[in-house]
Amino acid sequence: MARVVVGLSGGVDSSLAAALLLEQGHEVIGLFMRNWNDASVTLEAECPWIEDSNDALLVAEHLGIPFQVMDLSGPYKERIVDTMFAEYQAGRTPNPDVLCNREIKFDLFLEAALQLGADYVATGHYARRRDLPNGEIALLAGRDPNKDQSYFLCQLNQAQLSKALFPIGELLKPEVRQEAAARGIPTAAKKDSQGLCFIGKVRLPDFLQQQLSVKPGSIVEVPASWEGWKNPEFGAPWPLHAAAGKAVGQHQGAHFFTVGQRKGLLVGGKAEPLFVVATDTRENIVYVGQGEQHPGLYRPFVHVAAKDVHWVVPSRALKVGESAPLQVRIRYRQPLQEAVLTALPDHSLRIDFAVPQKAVAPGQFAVWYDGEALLGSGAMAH
RNA sequence: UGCCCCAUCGUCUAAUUGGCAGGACAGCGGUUUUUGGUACCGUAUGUCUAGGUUCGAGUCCUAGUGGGGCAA
Repeated sequence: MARVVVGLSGGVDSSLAAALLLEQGHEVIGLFMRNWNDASVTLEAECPWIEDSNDALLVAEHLGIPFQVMDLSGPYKERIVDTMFAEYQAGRTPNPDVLCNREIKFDLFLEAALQLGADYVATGHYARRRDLPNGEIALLAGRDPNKDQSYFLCQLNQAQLSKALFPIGELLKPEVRQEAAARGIPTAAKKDSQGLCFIGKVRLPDFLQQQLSVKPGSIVEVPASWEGWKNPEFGAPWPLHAAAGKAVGQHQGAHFFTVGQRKGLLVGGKAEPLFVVATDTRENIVYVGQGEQHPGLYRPFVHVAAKDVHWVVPSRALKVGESAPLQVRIRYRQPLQEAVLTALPDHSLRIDFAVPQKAVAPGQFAVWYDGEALLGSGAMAH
């Protein structure tokens, strides 16, 4: 019996999470986080958060638990949205949802819950936590391999995990819907949410153009035969320069593009599609390669700078000079990839993949696992 | 300002002896996905202009226009 604050998002997952906690005998409080209030950038005609907030309220009423709406849109803008702009500006591809969990849900929101006298904060994430014999807490993948959301929790630390509960982590998505329906929960059949957490689906290019300036530059296609692809240098971007290929079009700013991107280049007439292979925000050049087998699209290793290396389970941290065979994913829902991690002398991390990885976008998180246990993560340099 | 080639969706191209103008890429729409991106499905759009021959012209003929080449 504990006091638990549940982050009700207005979706099925958090709804059932609240119901389950209640059934387990806990005192449950529903809290809806409002993280965005600018409807001008979302796709839906009407304000999506109002509908979600109403659904959360309905669920709370159905369960008979106290309910509150908490406005975190100010901090969300400062900590997530502004960071996003800064990252894109610098030519990297951020992951706002990972930051949202680290900075908002399991920081400010958690703090607010503790203020309410809560012992724990619960969310509808498909993930599990397990207490280890040494007192540490392990973060495990959700039981449903199709919905596992541990990736988005990869930046949490032990303090945060110690206050976190994931009541639906043992369930499969269909079971969640079934259980929700069995309990008459109003959101049982509600469509899964997509896009930025709590903002909804946005047109990212439009969103970015609110802040980032338009700056025309050239799109340079570099052939697969270019010598530079042959021996990638660890920790460094491809040694590209404009003369390595030929200009095939114009873009409106290299910072709007991300590695691996196909759409939006507006260059046609090719036998195979063009993919972004690299961006150079200094020279304002977008480099592209033709076909999904293009050598520039694959990297055998990635580098995580010392300041970006984060171990969720500190006792598993590699010491300088140590190596370990683990499994890594570099994007949500990617099947785990075999890789060897090595802690370098400067405390940065080297990840060597068994199979070269496609479309490694600097700024995205590499997340390493030992089986179902998420051990750590870090934003990739190159 | 003589001669010879070429001209098809936005782009690159295909179309037997004259017989429903097709594809790829780009675009647009949708599906999948709590990041970016990817993937998948579905779609609109074209025969340079003006005449002529023919039942029928992208295809043959004439002229024009535009681009390329030879000739200086």
